[in-house]
Amino acid sequence: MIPSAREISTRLLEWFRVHQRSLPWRRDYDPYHIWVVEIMLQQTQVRTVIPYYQRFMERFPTVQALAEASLDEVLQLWAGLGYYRRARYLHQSAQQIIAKHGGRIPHSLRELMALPGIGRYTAGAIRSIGFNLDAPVVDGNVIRVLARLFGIEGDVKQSRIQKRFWALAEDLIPSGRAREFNQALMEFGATVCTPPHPQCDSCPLRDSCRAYASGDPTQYPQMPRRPETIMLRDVTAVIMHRGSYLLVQRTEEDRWGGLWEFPRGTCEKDESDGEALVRILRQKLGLEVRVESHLHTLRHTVTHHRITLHAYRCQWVSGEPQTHTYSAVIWCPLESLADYAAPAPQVRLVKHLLGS
DNA sequence: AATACGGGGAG
DNA sequence: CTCCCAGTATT
Repeated sequence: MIPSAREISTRLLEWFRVHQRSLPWRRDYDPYHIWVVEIMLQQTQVRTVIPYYQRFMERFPTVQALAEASLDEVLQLWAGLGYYRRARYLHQSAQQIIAKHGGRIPHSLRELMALPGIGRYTAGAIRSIGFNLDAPVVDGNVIRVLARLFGIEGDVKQSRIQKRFWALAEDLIPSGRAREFNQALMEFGATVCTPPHPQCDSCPLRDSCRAYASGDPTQYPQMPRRPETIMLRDVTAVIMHRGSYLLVQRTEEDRWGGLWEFPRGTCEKDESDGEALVRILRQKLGLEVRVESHLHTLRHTVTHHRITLHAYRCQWVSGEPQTHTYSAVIWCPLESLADYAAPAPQVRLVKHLLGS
């Protein structure tokens, strides 16, 4: 039988009343708090976000504090969380909110979506969770729960299917209770109706779930095929000269934009690590170096690229570092390396250097 | 409609 | 290790 909207929302609200997690941003539902945490939660799980959120709010308790901070400091607090454009957008948005909205988070869909980094999902989350307006949200959890419950077939990325999810998410909202309901729907997806191994045994919606009736709920939703993984070999140069290490700041448009790291680049086909290092340091910094010894190997992933990063200790030979391919270049003492916002693999490398 | 953007968790 | 997951902006 087709479950009624009322039945679903009632059961989800009851489930949420009993099972909701206690989270820092659920204490007051301040729109500023909700905005920041929803940006952090884009593509990122709750458990990962919590410590970042707490540090962030300690340092930037208000929109004003965030707007007045330097981008460097915002990135420093964001370092390790990934998708660094989010931090830049958050910072820019804070300044726009001060300039155009008198320091208050706007509540209309139009004004929210005009802010950088806020799309339809985040606007809906701020409107519903922050302001308790009857606005729908559709994230990965919502898509999964609704696709299973209603047995929705077809690639979920298709705009036709997307429209169905948004319409359903809106229809299900019990009037005046979007704050609770949207959180219930998403948290239910994150903890019960999980991608693999859904907890159907304890599911309050099982009796009306099409996917459960089909015998294999994990067949829903139908995800698009992922692009093939590309393997890359990167090298990075740890250059110490007169007691300091050469650090470069990546440009804003670049990936890891605004973050600091040891100079690095990708090996070309049939190029040795040493050849690549010499080439990259010449091209990017105008430096001549001698490659001394292999220090460490790290593996990480960027979108569909799987990168093996080899770090080498290098000796400066000649040339003054040029900035043209970077935002900045500095010589940094070992004990200050940790003060610069850096991507996660770089942080691991620095830790390795400090430990050895 | 397709693609780029980082990192973490589970098995 | 390998596989899986996921909003926004840009093209």
